[in-house]
Order: sequence, then structure tokens, then C-alpha cells
Amino acid sequence: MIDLKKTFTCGQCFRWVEEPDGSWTGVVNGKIYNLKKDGEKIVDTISGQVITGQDLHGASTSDLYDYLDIGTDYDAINSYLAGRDEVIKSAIAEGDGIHILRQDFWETLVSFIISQNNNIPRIMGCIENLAALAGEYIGTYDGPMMNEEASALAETLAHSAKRYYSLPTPEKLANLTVSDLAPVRLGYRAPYLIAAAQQFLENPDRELIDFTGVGPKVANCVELFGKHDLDSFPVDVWVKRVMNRLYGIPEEDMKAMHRFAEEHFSPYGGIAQQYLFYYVREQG
DNA sequence: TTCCAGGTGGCAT
DNA sequence: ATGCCACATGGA
Repeated sequence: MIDLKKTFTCGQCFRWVEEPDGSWTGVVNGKIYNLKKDGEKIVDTISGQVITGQDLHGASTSDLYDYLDIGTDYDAINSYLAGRDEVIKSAIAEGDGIHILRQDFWETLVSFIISQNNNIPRIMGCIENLAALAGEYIGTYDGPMMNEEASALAETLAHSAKRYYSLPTPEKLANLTVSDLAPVRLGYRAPYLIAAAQQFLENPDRELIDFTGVGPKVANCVELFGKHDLDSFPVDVWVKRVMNRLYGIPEEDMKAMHRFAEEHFSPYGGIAQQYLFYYVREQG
């Protein structure tokens, strides 16, 4: 069963926000969703649509069935990985319920260019700023229904509906300047993003590593999160740390990290990586 | 104040 | 092919 909190906070996506009632609000494919666990089901409280709850292997039944990757048998993958060694087995015990989302390629590329040498709260801020500045307006959402006491309080606080935007298209971004983007607070990444948008328009299928602002790590993230290549193994500072601590691999030896992942976790290196990332960030 | 964050581009070897 | 280093920004 997918765990929304783990899935949305494990560093693969940056636009889902937890509401006071524990539900999650986000934007996917130009629509606003508020997802909540209801017994054994995941429900979108805005449309009332049941997202999951039917047979895991059944036909696609909802808007977010593919996005949430409900059709992949994570229990089987977890059993396979847990059998590889005791370390990944305990990481899986912590991270059970994480799914690798099927995110839009372009939005994933933008998000992970922004992510470089940056921290997750600020990445989220930059992406929201970018959407508000240059994205398309989708609509407003007041937040989930509250009980009477809470909603009375909210009214006295003059609580207003939040506006939601999609991320800008490559066409839009390619025609902006660095000074246009100044309010987004991207720092030195702003020109990277504009160049990448222009390159995407020229040839969307170019090698990821050839986009400006994309090196090996960002390329691996985009392959994993934006192309659902489950064997891609991104190594950032956190994964370096955890691979060193748990498997004794020297932190500077990237080749050894990738070799280890290939030998131990293939063909699910990317999923193993998410468990390790979640594990080290939870435990510290 | 310095250090750090889901690193990469540019330049010198 | 590899090794340095500068690069904006904001929170700890």
C-alpha cells in the first residue's frame, strides 16, 4: 500500500504539501488534487474520486493511478531487494510504502536543475516561485474541509484561498531572461534553466547529460523520476554518506558506488536508492 | 561568522 | 580523462 507521506517527502518531488488534517495537496498535469487515506483507499477529496483501493493489478481506474505507480508490485520488488542484504532490508522496513512517481519529464528536468547544491525547502520555494511567476494559472483551493471550530477560527484569521499554477512550459521559459527570473531566487541556476529550455525545444530527446545544468547526478535523478528508469542510481551527498556508513565505500569513490548498486540492487537500483535516501534522512 | 544543501561549468593539467 | 574552484541563496 502506497504511503503518501513517505512518497511525497522522500525527495523525488517538490510540489506536494501536507495539510493540517494530514492530507496532501499538489498539482499534477494541470489539476489540483487533495489526497487522503480513507481506510484502505486513497481518495481525492476535491473530486471525491477514489484513486486506489481496487485490485492492485486491475485496469487503470483513476486520474492518478499511473502517476502514483499503483500498477507496480512493490511488495515483490521489496522482497527481492530485502533478500540481497540485511542493510537494505532494514532500510526497506523504514521506507516501506514509498513509490517512484511517474512524473512529467520536463517538470522533473526543471526541478532537478534547480536542486543542485541546494536544500529541499529552498528547492520547493524556488519551484513555487517559478510556477507563480511564469506558469499557467489553474485555480484556487481553500484547503481541506475543517470541523466547525477550526473553520470559525480560520474565518477570523481572514484565511484566503490559495492560488495554484502549473510549471512554465519550455516555450515560456526559453523566452525569459535572467532578470525576468530574478524574483524566483534561483541564484546562478537561472541561466541554466533558460538554456535547458532552449535546448529542450531544439531537441527534446538529446542526451540528458548534454543539457546545461545537468551533470551525472541530475541526469540520474531525471532518468529515475522523470523516465521511471528504476535502475538509475543517483548519488548525492546523502547517498554518499549512507553508502559509506552502511557499506564502507569511500565517499569520494563514485564509481565504486555505482558498481556496488549495479551488483547488489539491479534491476531496482533506483528504488533501493530511495530507501537508502529516506533512511539516512530519517535517522540522521 | 562560517558551513551547508538531492552539483555543475569552466578551466588547467 | 581528471582535479580544482566559483557559483546565488537562505537557514542553522
